[in-house]
Amino acid sequence: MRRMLEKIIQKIVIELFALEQVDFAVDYAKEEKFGDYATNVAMILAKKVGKNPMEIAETLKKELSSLEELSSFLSSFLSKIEIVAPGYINFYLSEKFLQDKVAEINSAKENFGTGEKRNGKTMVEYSQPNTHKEFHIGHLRNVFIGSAMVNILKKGGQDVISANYIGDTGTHIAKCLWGMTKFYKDTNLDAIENKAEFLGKVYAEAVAAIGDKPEYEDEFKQLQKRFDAGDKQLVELWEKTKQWSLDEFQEIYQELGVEFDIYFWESEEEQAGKKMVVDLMKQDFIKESQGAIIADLEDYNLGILVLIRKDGGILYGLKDIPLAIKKFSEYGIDRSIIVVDIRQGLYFKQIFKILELIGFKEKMQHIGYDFVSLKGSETMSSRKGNIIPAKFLMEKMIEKVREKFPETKIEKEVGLGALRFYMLKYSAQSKIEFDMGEAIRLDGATGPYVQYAHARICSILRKAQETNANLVSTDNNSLSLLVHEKEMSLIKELNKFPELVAEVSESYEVHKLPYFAIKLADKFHSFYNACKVIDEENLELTKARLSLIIATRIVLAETLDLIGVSVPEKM
RNA sequence: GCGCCGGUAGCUCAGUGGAUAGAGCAGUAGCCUUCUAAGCUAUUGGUCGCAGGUCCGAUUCCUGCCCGGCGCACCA
Repeated sequence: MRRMLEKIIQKIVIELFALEQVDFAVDYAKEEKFGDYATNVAMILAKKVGKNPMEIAETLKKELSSLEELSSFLSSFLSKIEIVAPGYINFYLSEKFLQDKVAEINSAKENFGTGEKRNGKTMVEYSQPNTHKEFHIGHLRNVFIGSAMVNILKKGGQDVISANYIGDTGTHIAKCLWGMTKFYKDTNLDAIENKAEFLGKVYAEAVAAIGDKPEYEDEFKQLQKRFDAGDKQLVELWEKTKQWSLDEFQEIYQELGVEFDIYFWESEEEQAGKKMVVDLMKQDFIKESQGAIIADLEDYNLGILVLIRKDGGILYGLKDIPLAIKKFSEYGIDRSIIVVDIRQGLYFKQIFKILELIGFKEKMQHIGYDFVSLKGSETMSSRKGNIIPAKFLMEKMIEKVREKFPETKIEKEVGLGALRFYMLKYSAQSKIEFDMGEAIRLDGATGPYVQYAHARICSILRKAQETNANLVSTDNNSLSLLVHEKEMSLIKELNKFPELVAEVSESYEVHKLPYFAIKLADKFHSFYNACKVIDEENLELTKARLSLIIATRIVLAETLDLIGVSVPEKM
C-alpha cells in the first residue's frame, strides 16, 4: 500500500515538475490524528523547485484527485487526503477498505502476509555451539535470532536451508581433554550425572590451570599434538565426551523447538582445509610468517589471519573456507548467511576477502549481533566459567511461571516464550546486560502479554461456539458494522503485517517482530476492554466482531510463530 | 594506536532529516455481579553524551571531543 502510493506520487512528480527520480518517503503517520500514511514529498520538492511546500502539496493533491481512473482507484481505499503545515500530505484509509481487510485475512488465513516466491535458495547458518563447553545464555541469543531469521525469510517467500556448524574440534577441546586426563583420570565417567555441565567445568579448570603453570602449558601442548595426530585413546575419549555435549544440545533445541536441515562438523572441515593448503600456498597473499601460515590482508586494511599454527595445527579460518565453498557447491544455494556474534566481524571480513581473492565470489553475509553480558559483572566467558547455563535459565523461567500461576498447565510454553521474547526484543547492535529480574517478568511488554491476547480470543471463540455456533461463520455481510474507534485501530495494525514481513525479511531486523506483536496485542486488549464481542441482543455486530477477532488471532499466531513463541489457546 | 558498536525518562530499551521524541518497568489516581485483571484507562517524568557544521528544518547526516564496551598473529 505504501509502496503503491509512493509509485503513484513518484510518477506524478516526474510528470508535473519534469524531474528525475525524487527521494522521498510515504510513512505510517506518526499519530492517528494525522491519518494513516503521510508523505514529506512536498517539503523535499520545495527545495528543488523553489516553491512553497504547502503550494506543492495542494498541486499534488489536486492532481491525485483529478485523474479519473486514478481517483477511482484511490477512493477504493482512501477516504480523504489532507494537507497540513508545514507541507505534509496525509492519507486516510477508508472504513470500507479496513472492513474488507478483515475478510481478506480470514480467507488468506496463515498465508496472510506471505511474500511472493523468490528464486534461489538461502542458507542460514546459526547456533554453532562448541562441544565440551557449556551452552549458555549468550548461545541462546544466537539461536533465537537465527531461528527467527529462518522463519521470516521463509515467510518472506524465500527457500531457506537452516544449518548448524558444530565446533567439535580445536584448541578448546584439547584443553578439556587435557583437564580430564590430568584431574579426572580415575573418575568413573559414566556415573557423572550432569555430563555437559561437568565438561564445562573441566574446561574452565583446565584453562585456569594452564594459565597458572608453565609446565601445564607444556603438558597440554604435548597432548594437543598427540590428539591432532590421532592418538587412539584420546580420540576415544573425545568421541565419548563429544556425544555428551551433542545430547545436551539436542535437548535444548528440542525444548526451544528449533530444527536444522543440515549439520556441518568442524572436524570434517579440518580435513578439507588440510587438503586445500597446497593450492592456497600458490596465492601470493598466503605465506609463511614466523613459522605459521598466514593470509596477509594488510593491503585491504584487514590485517592478517593465521591459518595454520607454527606447530602445524589447522585454525578456524582454514575450516571456514572449505565450508563456505561446500555450501554453494553441494546445496545449490545462491546466498549464504552466517549468524555470529559481532566480535567476529573482522574475522568474517577476512574470510570473505580470502574467498574473493581465490576467485570465489558468491553472496555471503555475516549477520552480527552484540553479545550478552551479566549485569554488574564482567563479560561472560566459558573460559572463565562465569556463565549462566542455558538450561539453568530455562528452568528458572519455567519455575517462575509455576510460582506466579500455580494452576497453569503451560508453564513451559509461557516461560520459554517469555525468555525468547525478552532476548529478541533487543536490536542486534544492542548489548544485552542480562538482568534476571527483567528477563523473568511476565507482565508488561513481554511474550506472555501477547500470548494472553491470543488466549483471550480463543476463550471468546469457545464461548461463542457454545452459545450459538452459527455466529462463528465466514459471513462477511456484517463487516460494515465495524466502525468503532478501537476496531478501526486494531484493523489498521493488522494491515501493517504484510509490510512488516517484507521489511524484516530484507533488513533482518528481527527485533521488529516482538515490537509489532506487542502493538497488536495492545490494540486487541484495548478493543477487548471497550467492546463486548458476544452480544445476544445484537447478533449482526457479534458476527462482525467475531470475524475481527478471528482475523486478529490469525495475525497474532503468525507473528508469534515467526518469533518462535508458542501460541496458547488457554492461559 | 587503528577499527567497530553503544551513550534517548529513575531503570531496561524502541524510534526518526521534519508535525507536541515513544513503550515497558518503577511512581501516582481509577476500573473485576460483564467474553480470562498475565488486562484496561488516566497521569508524573526527557537540555535525545558534549561542542561545532550542513540544512527552511538535526535527536537523526558530517567533523571533533568525552564516557562505556568490543576487535586487531597462532582461541572460536
